[in-house]
Amino acid sequence: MFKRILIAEDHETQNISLQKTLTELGTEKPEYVFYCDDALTWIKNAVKAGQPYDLLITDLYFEEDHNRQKIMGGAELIKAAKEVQPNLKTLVFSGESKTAVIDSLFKEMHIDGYVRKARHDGQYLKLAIAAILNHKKYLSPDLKLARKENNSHDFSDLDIAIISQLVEGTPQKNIPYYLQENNIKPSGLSSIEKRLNLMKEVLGFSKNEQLIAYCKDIGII
Amino acid sequence: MFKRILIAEDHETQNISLQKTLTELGTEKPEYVFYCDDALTWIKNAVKAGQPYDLLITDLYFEEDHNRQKIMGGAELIKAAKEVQPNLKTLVFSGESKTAVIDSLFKEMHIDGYVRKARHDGQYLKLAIAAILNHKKYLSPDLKLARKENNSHDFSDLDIAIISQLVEGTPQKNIPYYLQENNIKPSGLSSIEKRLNLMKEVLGFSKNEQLIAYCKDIGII
DNA sequence: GTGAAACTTACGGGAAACCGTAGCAGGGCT
DNA sequence: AGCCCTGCTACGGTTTCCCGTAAGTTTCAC
Repeated sequence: MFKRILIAEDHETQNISLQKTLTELGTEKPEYVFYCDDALTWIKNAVKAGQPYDLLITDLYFEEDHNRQKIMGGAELIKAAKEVQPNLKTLVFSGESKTAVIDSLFKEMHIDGYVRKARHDGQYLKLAIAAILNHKKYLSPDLKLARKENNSHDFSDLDIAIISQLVEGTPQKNIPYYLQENNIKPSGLSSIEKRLNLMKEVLGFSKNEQLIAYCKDIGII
Repeated sequence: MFKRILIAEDHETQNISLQKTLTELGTEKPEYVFYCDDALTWIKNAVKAGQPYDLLITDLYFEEDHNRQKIMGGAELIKAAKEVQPNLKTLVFSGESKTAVIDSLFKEMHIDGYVRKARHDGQYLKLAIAAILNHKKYLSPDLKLARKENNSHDFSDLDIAIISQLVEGTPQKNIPYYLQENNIKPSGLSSIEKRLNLMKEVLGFSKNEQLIAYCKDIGII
């Protein structure tokens, strides 16, 4: 079992249960912090002291409070940590279920495991740690399923830019100016109309209001 | 301290840390389930056995899986539980932060406390239980803040009907027919326009799209 | 270089939404 | 009753949006 594990998780209760799970697995003193900046500091100090951590377990999203932080989320933390200690194993433990986000964690951040906060997260944490001990990657099984049922329209950057502008209150006819300023192509008014029509058609909507509500529901804005 | 507490929470790790918190507070054997239907069964059995629970701690949203459930969420569970045991104290522990949702829990379901899953949720759980022991209501402080900055328009039934119709895709000009059929007055097109304008003016919006997004955020639709 | 295809943009007619005004109905008051 | 006040509705002009068509641009193959 890993001897030195660091937990970065802002929710107090989640942090506690992570500690409990790890002690059950045989890590005598799992260490834990509630802020990303603290996590990085501890990792640096551990490297300096010649006793680096074996594993970092971190959440993805940390809530802001009065303590201003340089590092705002788990992805940034992992990036910074790997600069200090490239061989550090990393396990992400978060409620995020969007495949695009998780895929990029594996591909770009080279994380070793991802467990979604969900029904059987305790079991899966144990399996994940076992896998990582054997230098394998791990992804909790509830996500492998979720990946398939995704038959909805996948929104491009342009789509999201258009919808965001609508939600900001920009009149449709002014959106081309915004897109030009931000070097998003295409930027013609007709293209915007066409894009909106496409999205509404795929999803079976007739009005922008429906589209906005849908996007709010699935969380892309 | 409460002697008999039932936890309904589908996330394994959250469930574990709730148990731990409660034992620290002096409840010897907090009982726990992972499904709402089980929770109701246990409550019924406890009443029959003459040893009813003192407190129910429940999440709001439960994820569906292969076990088909009759009761899908915490709100329904509370309603069903109070029919069996009206004096049951209830504490909701969830990640939900929309004020409209939480307000309705207090007003309509008469819950005794709400703690949001967030940074200091462990502390707040303890405070909540202490308050409920004294027959007081409790709301975790991170939400009190959110509530004050809320100088918003309070939405009437008419407002919500109009917005709902927009989200359904009904063209504005057809909404009068819908309102007449449902005996909602006023129902004139001008009144609808006036009402939409008022809402947007109060909230500083210029377009329906903004209004829809706002209503989704605060959870009234 | 030429042409075809795909994509982007421009334009114009018609529908919907927006906005101010005026007319109408009901309630309360003298 | 007569009057005022309030709120609902109806109407017309302007703006925005919707949608089909046509013209321009880029890409790629031959």
